[in-house]
Amino acid sequence: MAEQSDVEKNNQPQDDFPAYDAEAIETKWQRIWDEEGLYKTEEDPARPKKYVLEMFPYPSGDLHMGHARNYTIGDAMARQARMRGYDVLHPMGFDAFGLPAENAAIKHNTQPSIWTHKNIDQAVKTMFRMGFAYDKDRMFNTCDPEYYKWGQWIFLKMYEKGLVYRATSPVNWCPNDKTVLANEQVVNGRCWRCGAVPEKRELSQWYLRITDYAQELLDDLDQLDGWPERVKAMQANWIGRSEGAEIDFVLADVDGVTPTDTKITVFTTRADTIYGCTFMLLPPESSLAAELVADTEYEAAFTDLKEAATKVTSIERQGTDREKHGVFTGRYALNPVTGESVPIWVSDYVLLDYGTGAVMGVPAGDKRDFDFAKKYDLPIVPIICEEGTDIYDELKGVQERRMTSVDWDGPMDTTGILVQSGEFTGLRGGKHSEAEKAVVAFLTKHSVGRRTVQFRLRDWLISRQRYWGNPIPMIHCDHCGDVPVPYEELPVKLPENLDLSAGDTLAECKEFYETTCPTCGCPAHRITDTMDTFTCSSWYYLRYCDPHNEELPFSKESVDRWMPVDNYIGGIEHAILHLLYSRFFTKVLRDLDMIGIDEPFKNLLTQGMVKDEHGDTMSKSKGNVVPPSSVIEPYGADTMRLAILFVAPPEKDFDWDEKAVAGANRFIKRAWRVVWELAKTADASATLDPTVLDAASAALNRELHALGLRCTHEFDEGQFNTAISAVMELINAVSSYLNDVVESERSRALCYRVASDIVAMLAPIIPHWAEELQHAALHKETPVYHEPWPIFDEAQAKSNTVEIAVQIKGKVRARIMVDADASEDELSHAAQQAVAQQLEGREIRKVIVVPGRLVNIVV
RNA sequence: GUCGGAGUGGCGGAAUUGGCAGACGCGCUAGCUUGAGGUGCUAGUGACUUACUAAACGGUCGUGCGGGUUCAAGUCCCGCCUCCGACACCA
Repeated sequence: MAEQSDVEKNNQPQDDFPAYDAEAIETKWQRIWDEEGLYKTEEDPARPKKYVLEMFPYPSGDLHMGHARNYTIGDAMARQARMRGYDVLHPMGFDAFGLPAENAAIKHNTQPSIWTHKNIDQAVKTMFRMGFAYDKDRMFNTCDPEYYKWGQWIFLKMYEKGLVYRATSPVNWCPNDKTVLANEQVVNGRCWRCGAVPEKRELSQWYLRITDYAQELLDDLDQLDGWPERVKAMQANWIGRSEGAEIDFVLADVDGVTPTDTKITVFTTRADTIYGCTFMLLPPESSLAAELVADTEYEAAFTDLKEAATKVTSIERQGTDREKHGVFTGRYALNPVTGESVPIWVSDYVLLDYGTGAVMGVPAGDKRDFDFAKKYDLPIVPIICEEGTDIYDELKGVQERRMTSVDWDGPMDTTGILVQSGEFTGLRGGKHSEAEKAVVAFLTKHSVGRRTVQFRLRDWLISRQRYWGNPIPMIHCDHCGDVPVPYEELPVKLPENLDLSAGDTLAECKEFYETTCPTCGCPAHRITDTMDTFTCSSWYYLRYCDPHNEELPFSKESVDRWMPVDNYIGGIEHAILHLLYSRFFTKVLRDLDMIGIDEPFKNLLTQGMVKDEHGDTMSKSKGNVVPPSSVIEPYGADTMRLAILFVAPPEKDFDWDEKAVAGANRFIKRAWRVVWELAKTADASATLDPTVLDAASAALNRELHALGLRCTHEFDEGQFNTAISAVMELINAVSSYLNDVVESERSRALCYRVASDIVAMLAPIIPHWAEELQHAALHKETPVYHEPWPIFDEAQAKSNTVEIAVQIKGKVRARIMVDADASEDELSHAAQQAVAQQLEGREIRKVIVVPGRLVNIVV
């Protein structure tokens, strides 16, 4: 006898319906959907819009599990939205510029475009095989000149607005990737891409003025109710708003007493502690510090410190309590409030590019200053302490300020009541305290300081010294300086014939950089830097609204229709980089009157990571990658989709588990049989009257509505795991019904309704399975994508009897069945009867009745 | 250090927002189906305790720890602990 396949054996003669053959079903429907253009955006203005978007991938190879999870979540959302009656935009594309393509091209002696397109083709195939409902007419790659042309166009608009500038300053240079990095791209002191430790280099670079929008980027986080707290907190941290004051100290002459004309302004959030200032600090990179020590006995020590500081890498700066180093400059500054003269020191814990680049040292109010004062034997003046402490009692009446020195070892409070602080003594100090406000008022009145706000956010460095990116559309002319490329000459196209393996760069490519000045006509050269790839991904979601526009990046009409993105789904790794940059671009384009919204992404879902079975991240180097094909081939795309959505809530990490996949496949097969079984007795033409159903059918009808409501609600919340579990419960209920009720006694109308609703509820999750049953078992004509989401009825979900718990002092003692609409008195009475024995001899003090849930008797 | 998130069975995770903790699934146990394995189907599955063995009924405990509010707490309040993540000498 010939070997039987599993499929044949599992469906012994008793089954009179086809076996579930995932591969056959899936490839069939994928072909039909594609031929019919089923997922083309409908653009039906009569229906409300929904824009569902998954962060587009960088095509560095085939898709991995993280992508599969990301896109499955988005696909389920988009499909359900369509069934709920929305006009849905659900596009996909590729973030195609970037260094990996360039590195691969060098290694394999090819062109980045060839490598990139090969990967894109593979990724598109996998997406197709997963059954994602993308509008393929809107698909684009950012390396296509038709796209990057508009990136250049936006750059020029920003330039006109004064949001683009070139500056020479110390920047992060990645020695491995041979290009500069933006601040946001130095993650944990390392290059975000390759992990190398960046060097500081003094270079002339192009910047976007994101800091102009710092306050708005911070304020508008409050509008983003649909974003995770975590992401908003990270952005707020990154923007780093700090309210404080600038205080002008005056440089003293070499005698240390006589004021000069030079002002040194410090920034502090703790102006209230000014009476405790016993020194001033400048960073090693400070040019003023260099001037002060020039040709003095202090110069040598200063130079040593400066050199040591430049050698410290960003990674070494991470240490929590790194040793502080300092040198005295030999000069003094005058405290504008006390009139005292304090020594000016240089130390490596002061940052040149934060605040004013100068700090007042208050060892009694700041841990770092305290450590520094102890190390270099500088005076410490207690100026703030908590009431009730010994030091407070000792100092509260002191008039003459008491300078203590290294032996001062008492408690260092950073909040409390001011002491030894002149007219401010006795006020409560701290950040935003009354004392701080009083001191700032004093400074303002005497014009020696002012209220100010500092941000940690720096301007966005966008120039990259690499080939495979969007060229910066600027020309440098020796006579006219930097001149924008005229709009009609866009795009500035990347040349495609560089021999990267031989070390060719744009900076050496004459045919690219040789040009003439658009202003004076003289020979000039193009800027050979390309833009950070994050500029490409900062507006792609707008281009999807109008992807074929040849006049503009997008029409206002189209973005007004579709924006903002209603559901944006992607990894947490973009919490700062991509999401902050995109918010910035949106605000700029709004100010250019190109869009009418302040924020691009209404709801953000940061999906969790897929890790291996031990909880380790999957990576090629660890050899623990589970490719999507390893699930699709044996089980099919639907099993893959269901497993991904069921195993954990979308935002949580999960560990890959082969068992869970097998379980998902088992459920699909079980649901398949159940629907076919129902279909046998189903009658589409019979009307379903819930009031005439027999007990078993009525119970099933109730379950259908109760679970259907729950499933719908969970879909709305994006909680697919619980949405699926509701359908699983329904399948269980149907199984019981099929077991308990013989075929001739089943309600034919109900069987049809239940089968139809199960197919509809699972359609967003396992669309091929649903499509096959929709046609083959239910004999419907319309694609399941166009099937209206079923309507469930609260009234029909209610039972006329309910089980309620009877508690005595909060502990469950009995359960009773009662009429659903029983009055509180009836419930109370029934409950007391049910536990009469246990109540014997006890006095009932109170009875709490929660209708439909429980009765609690207090004795 | 600052900010954010989270701690629930053997495991992944539920719990309509103060109302029966552990839905659903995985795993496991037993039985049926099968020549056998798998699949499928049925039942059981938080811990402890309980009659002479065994079990049922019952009882007690149980959502990181310690207090509190309440008729009632996984959920609210106060104080801790642990883990994860982001930023980090930001004045």
